[in-house]
Amino acid sequence: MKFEITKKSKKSGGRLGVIKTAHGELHTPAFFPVATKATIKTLTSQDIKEIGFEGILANTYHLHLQPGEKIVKKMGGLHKFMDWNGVVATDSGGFQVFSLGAGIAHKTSKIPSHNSDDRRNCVKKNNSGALGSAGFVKITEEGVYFKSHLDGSKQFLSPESSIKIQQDLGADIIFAFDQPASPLDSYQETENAMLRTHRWATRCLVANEKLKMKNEKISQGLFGIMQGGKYEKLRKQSAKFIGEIDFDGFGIGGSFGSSYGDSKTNLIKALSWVMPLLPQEKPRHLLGIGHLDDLVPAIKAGVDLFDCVYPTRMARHNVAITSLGNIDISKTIFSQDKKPLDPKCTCPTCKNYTRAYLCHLFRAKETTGPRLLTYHNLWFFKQFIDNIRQKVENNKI
RNA sequence: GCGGGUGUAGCUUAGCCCGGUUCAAAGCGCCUUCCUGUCACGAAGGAGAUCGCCAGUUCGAAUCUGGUCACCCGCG
Repeated sequence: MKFEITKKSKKSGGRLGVIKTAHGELHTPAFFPVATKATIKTLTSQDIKEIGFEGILANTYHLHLQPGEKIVKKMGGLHKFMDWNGVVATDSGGFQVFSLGAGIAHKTSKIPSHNSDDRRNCVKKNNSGALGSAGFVKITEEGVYFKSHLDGSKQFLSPESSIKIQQDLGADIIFAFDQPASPLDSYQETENAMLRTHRWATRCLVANEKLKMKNEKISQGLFGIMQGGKYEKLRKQSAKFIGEIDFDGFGIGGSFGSSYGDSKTNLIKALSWVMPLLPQEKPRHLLGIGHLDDLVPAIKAGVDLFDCVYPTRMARHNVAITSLGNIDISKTIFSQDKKPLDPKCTCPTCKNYTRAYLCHLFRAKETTGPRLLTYHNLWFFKQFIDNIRQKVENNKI
């Protein structure tokens, strides 16, 4: 994997670039649609190509549990497996171990706190201080023990195993195995998670080098991940530490979810602390972001890559992201609306179908509804990002 | 005409036999809000029924009794 910056904005920290991989080029800033289990839910790889995306992001955690990286490898790797000839990135599983392994059993998608009293969004701390009220997640220096959300079986992931799995999956861009902190965590807990993430980062790099030496064909890029939560000192410390390691790129981690009030300002502040400390010539990936209004400030701050379930998940939950704002297409007011979803959009969904039809599909729980809306939302995101890229090109941003 | 059954939120029903913290519950539908390194087809709230109608028994009835109306099933 190679990264080349082709343009720097004169007006901000925004830049254009191209990532070259064994599976084609990726023009940045770019947004990865999320293909957790080797599919963008409801769409085909051909759809994604048609929409124009050059890369997608799949997930180590999910694919390790099902079908298992051995099968994917046997089937020729993720690209061949899912008939996708563009770029594939895989998340390391660090985040999912915490958000799913521990959180899902408590009906929350948020990272549980280590100690908070907020029982709506977290799980209790057990005696050993690890996450999980029933031992769902146990962190050791070696790695993390957790229970599969599929069958409850005991699982283990470490920096080394995560890297190995990601190599077996055959992604072009892989991420270091990290320990995210919850926004509810104290300074001390956030620092501990960050320090462990740093130690694990080094191990990930070593593991990756070892595997590369065994197989020279491997050309994956490895991204290190920074943590530090909402604390300026920690964020800067993490950026400095991770930034000095010879990774191919960097991921900005943590949870900036909207459940925590001032997440927007937290996000922008965190970027302002971290960006100046990272090597300019390497790509930066803002993990798990974002909403449309997160993209512009992040790109101005110098972010090159994004991934987020937002457009695809919202589509499955009735919401179209349009030039008019978010539209819940299942609402009664659209049941006899002959207009297209978004009058300004040129996607097949908007060109061919009425709001009334889409409304009906959702009410009738027909799977074509989520499909048409997912297609539209991703199309909209693609246009949106292309537009920003154009503005950076013209020094307007 | 006779016998039997049913009638509770927009819909489908629970409760009725052993009347009073169920004068009201659930699912669906409806309305609102939410979803940011994904648990596909979700989460959280909310509105909505004087329990067919009338009368009685009782301190008290959706729950018991009588009448009445509507619908359903048998027999004529």
